[in-house]
Amino acid sequence: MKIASWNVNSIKTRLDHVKTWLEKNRPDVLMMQELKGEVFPSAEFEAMGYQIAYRGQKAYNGVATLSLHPIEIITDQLPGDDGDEQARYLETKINGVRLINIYLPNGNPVDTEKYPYKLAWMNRLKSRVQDLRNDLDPFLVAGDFNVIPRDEDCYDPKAWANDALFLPQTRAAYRAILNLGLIDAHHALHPGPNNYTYWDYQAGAWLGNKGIRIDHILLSPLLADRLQSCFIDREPRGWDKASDHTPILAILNG
DNA sequence: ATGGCTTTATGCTAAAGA
Repeated sequence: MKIASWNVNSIKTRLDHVKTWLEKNRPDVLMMQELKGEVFPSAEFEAMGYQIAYRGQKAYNGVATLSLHPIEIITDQLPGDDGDEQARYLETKINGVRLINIYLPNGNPVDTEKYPYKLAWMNRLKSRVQDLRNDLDPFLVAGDFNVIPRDEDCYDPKAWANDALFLPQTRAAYRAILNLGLIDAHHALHPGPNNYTYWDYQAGAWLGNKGIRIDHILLSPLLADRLQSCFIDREPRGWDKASDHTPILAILNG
């Protein structure tokens, strides 16, 4: 089972990129983030054999999960705050695997209400994972976490020291989720530096390889046992009018 | 870098992203 995640930064602008990439890679599942629209071009992907689940929102956020196999939608709302209307969460079940697609809040600037919202969101995610690990179902959490886990996951740790993606409280909240028993699929197989998934549009970040690793695939123990490979596909980041993120993929046995 | 791009919107400047 080939599973991918990609923050496309507007599905409307990136539609041709996504279609081209799907044709070349044909993943069983693609989880997308930052669709930036209320409507989703479902027919474009249905024509390619994909079934679609999505949660849209005008202008901001938005997540979608595409699958070659039947999709059961569990929920499009992260439990723990009924007043939260941001489209950042989509939980589905495909081929017996629960797939949690997330667009975790950025959190900047940290001296605004955005940062406590991020930390609260991470705590809600932790609670959800806590509930799920009692089930026997295998599950994974994938998407744009907006968390740089370690110094080695950014080109210049000092430049990120006070950023919401890298503050000690942010990394502690991320570790608290991992410590429930999840495995970072990419880190497990490729623990070295320079495994970036995002490069800023500004200041030649892509040409200078000044990136950060913030898109992750976290596996429950039963899925960690099935992990065959995990890699970041840098190719689409080099395309004309690219998203600032590039896809991450995991291949699971069975 | 109180932001050098990029995207969206009761749009032509402001807000958000990371």
